[in-house]
Amino acid sequence: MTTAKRNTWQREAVREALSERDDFVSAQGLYSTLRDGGSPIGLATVYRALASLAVEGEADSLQSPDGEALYRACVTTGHHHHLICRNCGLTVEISADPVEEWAQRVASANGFTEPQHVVDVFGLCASCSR
Amino acid sequence: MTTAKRNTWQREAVREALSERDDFVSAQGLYSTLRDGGSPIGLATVYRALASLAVEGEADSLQSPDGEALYRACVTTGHHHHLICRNCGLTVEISADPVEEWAQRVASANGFTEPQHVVDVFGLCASCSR
DNA sequence: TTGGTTTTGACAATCATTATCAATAAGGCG
DNA sequence: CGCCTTATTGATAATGATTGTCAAAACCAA
Repeated sequence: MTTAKRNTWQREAVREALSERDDFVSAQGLYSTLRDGGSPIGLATVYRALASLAVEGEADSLQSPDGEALYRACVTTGHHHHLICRNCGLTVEISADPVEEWAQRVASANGFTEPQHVVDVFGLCASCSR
Repeated sequence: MTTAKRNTWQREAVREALSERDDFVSAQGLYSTLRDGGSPIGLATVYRALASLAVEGEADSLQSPDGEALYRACVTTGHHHHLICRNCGLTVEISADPVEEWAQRVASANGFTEPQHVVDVFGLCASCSR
């Protein structure tokens, strides 16, 4: 009773459409892109594929300020966070090993399990700072 | 011709209800609290008051992992973060000095200025874990 | 090919949030 | 103190993203 995962062109289409973009995209946006490209994929399927990719670590997800879920193909394997320019939207992936440890430690110190953390740094990038 | 803003008991009620909790609350949650406390305030008003407080810098806001907007009164004295149970809402204040330093360092290392950070840990508290 | 399961997709259902808009009340002024 | 202008309220409709439903289609091992 291992989780039988199947390969479908839909999942592959989502994975590919995601890697073709190097910025964050919403599920709705990816859906539109795919549809415009002639794919007859369904909206619910895009949501499911993205959620699944995020769980598997192939995609990153974060919440935009207005509450929309945004996804991006994960360049680096492993867990990491983001440094986002609040003016131009430039996004840099950053590793946060000290923060990972800290989150784990502080969670279990308080009896919490299954910690997830929201760690993102917003600022002005070099060019927008001028 | 500064923005003609009026003082209403509704706005004050929201501000007060917010400061009485020093954890994060959703607009819906605050609305329920106020209603349970006997206030006949309207839902839309709570949303508007919270948004306005956030703009004025009297409240901070963040997005929970499931896309809900959470608010807390902006405490000018001391900067701290939260460990939040995503099942029962229990909130524990945590200090995050190592994270503060890390955020500063990683931002400037990438040429970013004026860093702000969103650092919150969600998990299941001891009693909800089982 | 076939059978058992997983996955899909059209659409309904949810849920938080925002827009609408008539009714209300705040604040300045005489 | 009353009046007038206008910001604000609040019941409700509308919006928009996301998730649930479930029959039909696709996948894959045998």
